[in-house]
Amino acid sequence: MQAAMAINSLNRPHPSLIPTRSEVGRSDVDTAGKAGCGDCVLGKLCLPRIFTSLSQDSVRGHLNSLVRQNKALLKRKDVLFHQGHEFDSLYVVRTGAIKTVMLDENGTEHITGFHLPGDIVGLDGISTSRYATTAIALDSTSVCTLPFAALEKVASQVPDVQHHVFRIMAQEIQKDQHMMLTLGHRSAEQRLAGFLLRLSQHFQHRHLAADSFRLPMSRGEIGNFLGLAVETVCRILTRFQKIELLQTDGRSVSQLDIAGLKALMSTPVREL
Amino acid sequence: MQAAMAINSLNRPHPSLIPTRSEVGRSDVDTAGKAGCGDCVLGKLCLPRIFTSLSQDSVRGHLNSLVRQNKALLKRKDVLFHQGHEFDSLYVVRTGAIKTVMLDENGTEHITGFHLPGDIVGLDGISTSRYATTAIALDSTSVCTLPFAALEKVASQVPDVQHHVFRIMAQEIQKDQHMMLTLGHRSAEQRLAGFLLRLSQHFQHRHLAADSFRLPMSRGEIGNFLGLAVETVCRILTRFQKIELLQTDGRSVSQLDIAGLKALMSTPVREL
DNA sequence: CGTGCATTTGACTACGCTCAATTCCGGTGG
DNA sequence: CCACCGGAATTGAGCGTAGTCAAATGCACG
Repeated sequence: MQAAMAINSLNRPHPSLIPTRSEVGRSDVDTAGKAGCGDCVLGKLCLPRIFTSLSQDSVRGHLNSLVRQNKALLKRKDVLFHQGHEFDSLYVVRTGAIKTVMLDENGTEHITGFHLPGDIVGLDGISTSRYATTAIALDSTSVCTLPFAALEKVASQVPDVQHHVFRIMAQEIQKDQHMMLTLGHRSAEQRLAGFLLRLSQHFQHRHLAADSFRLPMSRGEIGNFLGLAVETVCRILTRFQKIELLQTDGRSVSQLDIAGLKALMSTPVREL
Repeated sequence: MQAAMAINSLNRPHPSLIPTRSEVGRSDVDTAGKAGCGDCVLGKLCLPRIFTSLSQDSVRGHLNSLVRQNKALLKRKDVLFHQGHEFDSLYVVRTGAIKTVMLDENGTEHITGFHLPGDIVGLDGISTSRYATTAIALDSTSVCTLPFAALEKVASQVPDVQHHVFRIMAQEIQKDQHMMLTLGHRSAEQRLAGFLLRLSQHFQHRHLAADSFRLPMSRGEIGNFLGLAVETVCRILTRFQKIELLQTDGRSVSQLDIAGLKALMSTPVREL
C-alpha cells in the first residue's frame, strides 16, 4: 500500500528529502468523493476562510471551477503531500484532522501544526515550489484541493481573491509568530492550557461544544508540537484534572474550565 | 520627542493595544532621504528579494513609482510602525537593523524577529489591517516604504509581482516555522549557535565577512528572541569562547568557527 | 566624570527531561 | 467473541539544564 510506504519513509530518516514525485503521487488518496462541490464553495463548511464576502457570480464561477470535484478522502495515516515533493496545490480541511510534520537535517520529526476543518494546509510549499512538510491525516479526513496555479490565475483576475489569499497567508504568519511566543516564553502548563483553549475555540466557532471534545492527536504528538516530553504532557493533564480544570478519558476531554485555563494563561510569564 | 514616547508606552503594559494613529504617526521618522531611489529598485541593495528577475520596462515603471522617494531614515530606538496601528505599508530594510516586538495580553515583550538589510517587515499587519508588532530600529536604519494598497494593485496587474509577493510571504512562513522548531526542540547552545550561523549567512550573502561581524542587538534581546535568560546567553557565549568557537568583544563577534557551530547543530536533538 | 544600563560571573533552585516499570487500550487474528 | 500483542498512556525516581537572585564590573552616553 503506497500510503503506508510514505509513512515508513518518514519514520526512518531519509537522506534525500527530495524524493521523486511519481512514486507516492496523489493517487494514494481517493480523489473521487461525492460530485457537486458547487454549493459548498461559498458555504461555511468547505472554504470558510477564503471566500467569505465573495458573492459575484463571476467570482463564484471561477472558484467553483477551481475546487469542483477536487475532493479527496484520506484514511488515518494517509499522506496528503510529502515533504520535498513538488508543490502544486493547497488543501482545505473539510472534516477530520491533519498534522504537518517537518523532518529536519538530523532526521528528527517535528510537528509544525494541527489542522482542523476550515484550516488550509500546504502554504509552506509556495516559497520553494516544494512542500516543506509532510501532511498526514490523524483521522478519516476529507479535503478540498486548490490547485495553486489556478488560484493564482483567479487571484490575478479578481482583486478580492488576491486580497483574501494575502490575508490567509498573513494569518498563518501571525499564527506561527504566536506559536513562537508560546514556545519561547511560556511554561509547560501554559503551553498546554493555551493548546486546549485554542482547540476549544476552534470547536466553538463551528458550533460544537467548547468544553468537551475529542483530541484527534496522541499525547506524544501534543508533546512534540509543544516542545514537551510525553511524560510532561501526561503529568500536567493529571494535574489539571486534580484541580478540576478538566476531565480526560483517553483522548476525550470534558468539563473544560475555560475561565480557569485562561486565568492560568495570564499568570506571570517568564520575563527573560 | 515622539519616538521616545512610543518606546515608553511599550515598556509599561498598555491596556489598550490599539492606540489612535495620529499621535505617533510616521512623522517621527525622517521621510525625506536622498531623492532618486529609481536605480535601486531593481538593484541588489534595496529590494533584492522582491524584484529579482523582473525586468520588463512596464514592471520597472510600476515599481519605481511604488517606492520612489518613499524612503525613511530611522535613528536608534525610532519606531517604524506601532503594534495596533492601522496597517498600510510594508518596509524593506536597506541598511541598519530592526527588531519587531510583540506586546502580549499580559504586557510582556516578545521579540518576534530581527530584520537586516534586504528583509521585509510589516507582513504581520496584512491579516487584520493592523500591525501585530512594533518595529524598532536597533541602529541608524534606512528603509524603503511599500504602500500595500499600491503593491496589491501592481500585483493584480502583473502576475510576476503577485507571484513574488506570495513567495515572500511563504518564505516568512517557512522562517517562522523553522523558528518554532528551534524553540521547541533545541537546547540553549544549539539555539545560540543557530542564531549566530544565520547572522553569519546573512552577512556572507551580502559579501561581508562571515566570521566576524557586529551584533546589532543586546544580549537581552538575543535571549528574549531565543527564549533564553540573558545570563544563559552570556554563559554560553563565554563557553563558546573557551572552546574556540568564536571571540567576542562587546557586540563584536570574530573568528566564528562556522564548521564547529554547524557540528554543534547536528548534535543529537531532544527527541520528545 | 558620573549615572545608569549592559554584561558577566557565581550560587542556588526548580522545571521539565530521562530512564524505567506498569497499566491501559485498540486493533488483529484465532 | 475472546485472547493476545504492541503501542499509548500513566506514574515514579532521579538528574540536569537553564532560570532566578544577587553582586561586581564594564561601558556608553549625557
